[in-house]
Amino acid sequence: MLNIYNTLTRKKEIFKPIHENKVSIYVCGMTVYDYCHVGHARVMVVFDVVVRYLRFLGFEVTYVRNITDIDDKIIQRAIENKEDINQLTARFIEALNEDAANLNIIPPDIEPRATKYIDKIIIMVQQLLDNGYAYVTTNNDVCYAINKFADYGKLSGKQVEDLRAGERVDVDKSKQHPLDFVLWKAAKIDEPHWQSPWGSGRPGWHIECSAMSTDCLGKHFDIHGGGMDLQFPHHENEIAQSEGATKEPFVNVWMHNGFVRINNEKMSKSLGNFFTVREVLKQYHPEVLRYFILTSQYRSPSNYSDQELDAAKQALTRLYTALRGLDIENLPISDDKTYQQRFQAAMDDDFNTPEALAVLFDLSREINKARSNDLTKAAKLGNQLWHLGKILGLLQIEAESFLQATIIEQISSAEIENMITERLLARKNRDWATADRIRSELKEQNIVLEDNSEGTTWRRL
RNA sequence: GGCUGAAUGGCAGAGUGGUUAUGCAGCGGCCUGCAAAGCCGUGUACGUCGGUUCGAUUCCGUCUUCAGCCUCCA
Repeated sequence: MLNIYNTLTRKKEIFKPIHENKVSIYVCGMTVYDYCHVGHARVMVVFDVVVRYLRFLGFEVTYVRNITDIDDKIIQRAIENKEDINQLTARFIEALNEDAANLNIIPPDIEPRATKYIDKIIIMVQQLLDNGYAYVTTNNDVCYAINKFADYGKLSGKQVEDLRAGERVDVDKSKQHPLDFVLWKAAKIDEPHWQSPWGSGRPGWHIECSAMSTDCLGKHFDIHGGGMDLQFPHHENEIAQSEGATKEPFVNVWMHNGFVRINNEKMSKSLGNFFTVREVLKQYHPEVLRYFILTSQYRSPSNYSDQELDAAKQALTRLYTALRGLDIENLPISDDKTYQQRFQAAMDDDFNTPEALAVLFDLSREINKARSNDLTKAAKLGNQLWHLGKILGLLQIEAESFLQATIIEQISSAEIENMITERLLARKNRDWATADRIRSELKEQNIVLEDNSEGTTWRRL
């Protein structure tokens, strides 16, 4: 029985979809004006695992992850770069897809873009005006009147009167309440704009998610996810917009993932303390980054550092080493269901990936024990490890190809093989001095040799 | 100021009202020509002060510290 922590109720609840066997899920994706950093990677990986697990459980999942391709930051960046705005967003959407593919993220079923939804956004703004939740300001902006929405604050647990509006940013005088937010923004001359009943303009930040999610998944759907920082105001505002416009409940379960931190501080663009995914992948295999993300439960903060990534690499090496050389494709999965049951119990508990990973390590130990005397058993267990790994999006490549992967330019595989052949000859002649010399030469190049009864295997450190 | 959440062994990170998380690192052993990998064994960890309890790291309260939201941010 799957339990999910729901931000709305602040507790774990047994998950029950609106329509039996079907799950509709919407996740706030990226605003495309820069490369993805590790924090974005976390959102993608976390919800990728959520969707993989839901599918594993047999649900028919419709997964929507949006792209916000019009907003203040994008406009500003285009001006800075002297770049056409569409060219800018196209460039970063392509980069986003590349990063996602590297991280073995299954593409969402629908990836709607804000600029393709202007008509539907305008309709929703009009509905909000008609329903009395919005007003046109003296600047010709359309604003949402939060005081009209009785439940405002229900997601983030905030009391409107307790908030320090204007503490850090000047309040726009044209607003009726300092926390009212823009639905439709009147355009300046040189900005991208679309025609609307309120003059030419563009959507405010929150409305596009309400319009896209409702259109793709219906007025009322199962799960809505995103980073912690979107809880307020973004998701709070989405609720106000969608429920104000449709007069129906919006979302059943709200899921929010924790931040990636650096030196105990949130990784963010504004602090400038971020690493982009592509930077990290210059140093580490993408699966190492994915594994690192899954070593923390998704709601907990996660601390990013080279040491952590090194540790992740070591751990993943252990799992792949267990899989190495096993003929898993040609043997059935093990009959022993205890590992799968433990794995599932962990995942059923609000996607507890660290505990699920612990099961994979126990399974690996079992494989390593079996491989010396019962290769068939080892391979069957290996098959199981591979299948469970798949739910986490891990362990799907050939073990050799992970263990021997070149990230930074190093000695070639052919050269290594040659030296190993040379060393095997020396060993045959019991010329240990030569054998050891070759081994330590390779060690200096970060190549580790492992002798066994069949010959010598190697891997890169 | 309001609201969230967190404090676990050398590091990372789960979990539990009484019994082994897991990974890395360390130590001892087996294996090995020697290694590496693997296997076996090995650590009086649960921020503070109180309370509840036969018993609390686990429940309740106090305090301390840290992080996040209340501007844009995943």
